[in-house]
Amino acid sequence: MSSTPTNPNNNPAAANAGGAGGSSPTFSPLYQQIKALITQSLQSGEWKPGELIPSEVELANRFKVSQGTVRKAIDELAAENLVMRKQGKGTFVSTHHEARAHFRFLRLMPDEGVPHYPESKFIEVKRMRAPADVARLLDLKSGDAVIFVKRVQSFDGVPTIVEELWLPGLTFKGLTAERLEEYKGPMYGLFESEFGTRMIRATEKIRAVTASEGDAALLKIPANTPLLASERVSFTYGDKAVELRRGLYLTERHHYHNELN
Amino acid sequence: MSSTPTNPNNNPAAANAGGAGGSSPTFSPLYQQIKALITQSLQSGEWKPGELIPSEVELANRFKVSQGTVRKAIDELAAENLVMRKQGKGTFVSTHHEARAHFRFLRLMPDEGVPHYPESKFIEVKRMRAPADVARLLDLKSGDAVIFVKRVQSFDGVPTIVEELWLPGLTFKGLTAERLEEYKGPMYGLFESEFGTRMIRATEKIRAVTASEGDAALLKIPANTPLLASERVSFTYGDKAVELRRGLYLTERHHYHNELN
DNA sequence: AAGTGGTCTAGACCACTTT
DNA sequence: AAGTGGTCTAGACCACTTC
Repeated sequence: MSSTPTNPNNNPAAANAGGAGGSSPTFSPLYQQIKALITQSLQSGEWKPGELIPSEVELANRFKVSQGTVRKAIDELAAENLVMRKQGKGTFVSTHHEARAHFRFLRLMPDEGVPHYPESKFIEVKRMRAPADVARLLDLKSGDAVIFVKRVQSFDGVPTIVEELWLPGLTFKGLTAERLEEYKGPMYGLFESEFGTRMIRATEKIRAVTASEGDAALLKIPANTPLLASERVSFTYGDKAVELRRGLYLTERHHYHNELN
Repeated sequence: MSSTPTNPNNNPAAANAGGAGGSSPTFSPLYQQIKALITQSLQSGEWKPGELIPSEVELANRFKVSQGTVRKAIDELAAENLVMRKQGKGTFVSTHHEARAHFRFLRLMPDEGVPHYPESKFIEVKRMRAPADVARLLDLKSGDAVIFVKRVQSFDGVPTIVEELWLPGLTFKGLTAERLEEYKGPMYGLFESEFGTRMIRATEKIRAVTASEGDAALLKIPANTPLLASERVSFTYGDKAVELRRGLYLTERHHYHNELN
């Protein structure tokens, strides 16, 4: 193909995939550019959660690179849990509608027995203006519209988690208490299906606190019981913060599990 | 090279690297076998922490495989933090004697300012027989010799962590209070240098508790202050448990930080 | 200039799934 | 049989470090 046999890498994408017009000094490996292009298609919804994406060969042809380069791009996307590979079948867009995804962000495990997803009881759902601290964490302006949710979660009928959520009003326009209550399973499934917003990573800060009178009543425990307090900020594509969640966990029959590598 | 041009993969290691003698049905990819061989050399101390391991080309020649196969093996070892790659220089055996390694297992971060390593004050160091629960977690027999350590750690002079450690007596034979006290920096550095034992991963269970009278005195806080309780089991090569650590963290000016991916 | 890891290609074959 | 991801090879060139 190439007229210069000493240059088997004719790399057509490298010259333009950045899309900056040629004067950009932004160098990055081809496979990173391919990864970015695939991520764009995931974000735009060209391939929806749970669906099959084009095969490696097909993508290689589309982007005019070798299959190996596409492979390396998809390898990283799979490591980041954006896609899942299944040998013989293809590569699928990750979805929250899967048992294995349910405990990716909820790390509270029972001391005994197998983990299962808790039942929710909603205490409050309302629209409000973002307080300063919430606005800062969600990258909004103080006073911007947010949706506030408060709920209690129970394992086997035992109230164990009380949490408050703040969601950007713009992203989750139309979210109502009814919608939340009728929906079975993790909230992230609802966000993904109904609002086209997938959580792809989160940061969490954990502390120990004691239960206030109000929280104690909700969890049906004595006031001043020690609780684990988690503040979690979840991000969607483009590192955009789209959820702030403050949870209190009763850790008498459960614990927060972590793997350190 | 090969007399059969349709079979460029002459894969000599695949036939014997399992070492089982031919009747073993244990198939695994070549790069996994290479990875296991490299791990053995790390474990045996052929290449010590901080040292340079042979180059990819050299390892490829040694194992009679292609450089790409060695690369894939080392890629995984680097992902597991067993080795570190440095472009232009080579691949190094990971070590705990590095600032970036100090916070791999200690996830307690200051609410404000940059993290730095705490100072230790040892309360107690003694040999004892393993209680049942400790023995179970360390994969020992109840009554086996263990070394017990209790210490308080402070950030900027503020007592923040009180922790108890149990170590298998056999692995850490000769560990004394003097040795611990004179050693500067993370204990894992001492374990690595003096006892040839490197921690490579850990599992952690976290709960909220309230301070006992004794712990409160050590941390100079009121009794019943909420504390974060961590139980951590650390593993060395071959998934062998070699440390049980139970820590109590004061989370008034610090928090446990976690990234969820 | 020489050596190292990092990227990219082209092509073969294997393991697994579906038709 | 055909299609998919998974492994392996061989060879080229690039980016970075050291001599």
